[in-house]
Amino acid sequence: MRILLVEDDMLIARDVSLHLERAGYLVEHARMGEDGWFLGAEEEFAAAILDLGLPGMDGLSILRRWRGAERTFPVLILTARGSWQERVEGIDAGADDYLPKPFQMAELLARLRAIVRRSHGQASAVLAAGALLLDTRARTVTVEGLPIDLTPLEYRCLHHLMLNRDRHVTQLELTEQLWAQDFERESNSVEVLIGRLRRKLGRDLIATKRGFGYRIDAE
Amino acid sequence: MRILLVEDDMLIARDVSLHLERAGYLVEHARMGEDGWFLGAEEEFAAAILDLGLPGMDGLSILRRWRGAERTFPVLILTARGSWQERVEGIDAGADDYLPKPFQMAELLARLRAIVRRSHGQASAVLAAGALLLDTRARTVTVEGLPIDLTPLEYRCLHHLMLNRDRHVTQLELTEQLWAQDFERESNSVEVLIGRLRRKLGRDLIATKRGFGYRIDAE
DNA sequence: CGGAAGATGTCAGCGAAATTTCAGCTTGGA
DNA sequence: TCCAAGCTGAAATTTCGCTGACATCTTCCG
Repeated sequence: MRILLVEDDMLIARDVSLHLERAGYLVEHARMGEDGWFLGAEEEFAAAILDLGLPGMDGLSILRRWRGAERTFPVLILTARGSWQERVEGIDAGADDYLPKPFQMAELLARLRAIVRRSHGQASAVLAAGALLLDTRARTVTVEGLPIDLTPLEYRCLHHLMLNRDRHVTQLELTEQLWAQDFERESNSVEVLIGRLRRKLGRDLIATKRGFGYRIDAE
Repeated sequence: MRILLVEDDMLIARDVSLHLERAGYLVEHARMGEDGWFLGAEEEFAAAILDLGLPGMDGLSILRRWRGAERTFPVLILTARGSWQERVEGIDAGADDYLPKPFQMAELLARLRAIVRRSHGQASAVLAAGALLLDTRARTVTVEGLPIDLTPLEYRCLHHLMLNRDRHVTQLELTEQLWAQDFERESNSVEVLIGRLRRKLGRDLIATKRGFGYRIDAE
């Protein structure tokens, strides 16, 4: 399986390449943004791993151009820890998942497998849970085929819940994901946000487990 | 969850310990570099918090020695603000994350959680005892495949018992583990808690040995 | 610019779930 | 047998999450 790795830090790139190859992937490595963009635009890959802090053309521009040119392979972005703007913009630009640096190789591999699996068989990466569909490319959400109009914050929240459908997501974790700029937050914005999502999506799609967090309830 | 704190400043150490314990961690504190190194080399921890500006053996040496000796628990280093070289050296020496001083306690907790989570990769660590399974990532419990609905306190209690399946756990130890602060042992909350767990899990899964405490009975 | 519409944040009160307390009961072991 | 350790159901208390109403912040367009 062919993977495109766009990363300027040679240490990280070598480390990642090594592990990916050991796991049976074929890795093409581009060091500069332009090279990465070109490769992704011209050739076929099962997935791309894209560092956002690149010299030359930056990662977000690359991603937007790929998506603009109908390149639909799944993209995993690497962001600096705490760089929440990047993460947000990345998701908006059509990334399928993100991983903050520094990361554990096992986690990179797991997430890569996940996005590849998701993209397999379907042209676009659509996260599904019962009647709920979230299309990460088109950035649209439907319930039983009806389009649902979500605000950016609501969309990111739902996206994170869908990415972690198999477990409960705590309020604290959601806070970190959605408002990473300040860790201290004594308000009930998460609860309000969940409430608004429920009103739009249907009362039962998001289940609460007191003390453990929220979880998409896929029936 | 057991955390090793290596920090010479008693004020910071006490503050950090307090907050960690309140958050449910069990903290071992070493004041001098040598002690910290020894503890980390000999015992098991879920993570370590390491101050780089230590008297005696300095933090980086400790970290390098641990890593040289295959000690793989995640390490969060505390550095003086702006000490750029230290950070780079720390990461090179095998640290998982760094936090510049002074820091907000909430951020320390968040980063600690993050490195512990990462160190487990995405893989779920499942504790098993006979027909009882406890998934630490999803925070779910099943008996003979049937999901069991536990409250946060019940879950933490069971988790601790499962982690110490090979011995009896006294009421006092459970009290310290679950309520951290010195808690007046005038109430029977532990007994009530065990009672509720038994009702949910099955009468025989938790055995009592009078005067010695409780223990998971894995048949 | 000014104002409207949309998005997000804050607050207070409520209800339900989780936890603690209590009183009386059971049981293991000297 | 006796008694303290442990058990249990129910009541009391505390905490957590939900909600509607409103405040504030953004964006966009005439």
